[in-house]
Amino acid sequence: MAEKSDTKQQILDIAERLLERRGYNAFSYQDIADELGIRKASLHYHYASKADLGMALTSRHAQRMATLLRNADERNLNAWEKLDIFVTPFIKLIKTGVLMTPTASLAADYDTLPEQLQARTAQFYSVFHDWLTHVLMDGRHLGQFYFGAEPSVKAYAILATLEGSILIARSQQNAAFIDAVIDDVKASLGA
Amino acid sequence: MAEKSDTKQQILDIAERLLERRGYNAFSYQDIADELGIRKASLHYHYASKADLGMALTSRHAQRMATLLRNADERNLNAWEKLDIFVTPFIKLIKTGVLMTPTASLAADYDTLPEQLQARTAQFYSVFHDWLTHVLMDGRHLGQFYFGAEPSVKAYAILATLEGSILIARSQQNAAFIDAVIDDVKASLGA
DNA sequence: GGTAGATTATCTACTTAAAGGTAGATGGTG
DNA sequence: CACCATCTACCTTTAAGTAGATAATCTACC
Repeated sequence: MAEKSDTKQQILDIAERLLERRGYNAFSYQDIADELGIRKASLHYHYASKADLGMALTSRHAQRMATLLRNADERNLNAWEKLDIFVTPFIKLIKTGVLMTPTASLAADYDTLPEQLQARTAQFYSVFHDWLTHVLMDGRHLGQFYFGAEPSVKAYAILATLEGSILIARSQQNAAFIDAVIDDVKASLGA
Repeated sequence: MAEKSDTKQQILDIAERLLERRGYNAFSYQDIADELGIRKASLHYHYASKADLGMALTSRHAQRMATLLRNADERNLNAWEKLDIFVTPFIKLIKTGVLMTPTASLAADYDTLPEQLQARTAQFYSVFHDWLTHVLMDGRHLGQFYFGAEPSVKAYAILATLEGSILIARSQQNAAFIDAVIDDVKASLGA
């Protein structure tokens, strides 16, 4: 009762990977059913509609990200270390050369998303942008970062660079450029 | 014979806007037919398959972009002006708050695209990246740009920032951040 | 402790809608 | 009369989703 059933979790796992690989519109209950070795109809027992599944999926992702960011805040790391913690999951996905972040997937399909998921997408970007902005502000205040722009603007720039790199990496067979791009971002913060 | 029929062009126009708005998978022949006031089957007379339509669409876009970039090269502008010419179409789309570039749309749907269109997507990024790289190299050589990174890396970074801003802008109601982000990019080139 | 009833998770079988696509008839125009 | 562009009518596949049967398990109660 306290624990979600294993199946429920497995469905989320598979759905998340499909979302990252193909986007929201391009994966189906059938895809999940095939992979799980279960009938499509059975999925509806766990998640009544695709929108429900999408919400459950993004709720879990939001929680994981929130935990990641909260931990970074609480372990009083310096600004560079916090930045690394944020950036690392992006780099990992990009290096697969095929996966997007859930947030990028949702943003790309934004127009055709159920309303709840549109709101959630906006929320992801707000949360990430706010957190990054604060890291940048604090880092500059403590003399760890040196940069000219507004922290809010710099936060948008960094987020955009990460999300954009995801798109680029999908069609290039070599995703190695991302490391150099991250170095350039860091250089712009005074590294 | 020399001119494509008006209908053929109109179909491309509508398809291009639908691609920019919804992505490749999320627009249909029916959508185009409705908007054009024609029957779905009639579209197949002009473009036998959706892949054909996609190729025609991206061919036209490729030609337009090639013309834009060639003109920029031939009018011997300085590097800043060339950069502006490249960046302006992105900014315009981003400010609509809803449209992506064809390239970003295709990249997001990459995994489910017909092979020809996958190749074309990769080609778009290569062409843009090459052109940007040369502008950056020349600009630095002529003392118009000042930056530390490899031109190729900087080119990826700029392209990623633009593409990523597109994703972010879709879910935020305010796309004004893009101007400040572009200023930050320019600052990183010594503006 | 064994049986009855409820609950959980799955199944088969179906519906409706939309997608891409095809065949072949029709009408207007050079 | 031919050919260009469109039409009606259809096909197949896949999508999300529903209804109702069925098996297994867990929960009470005598």
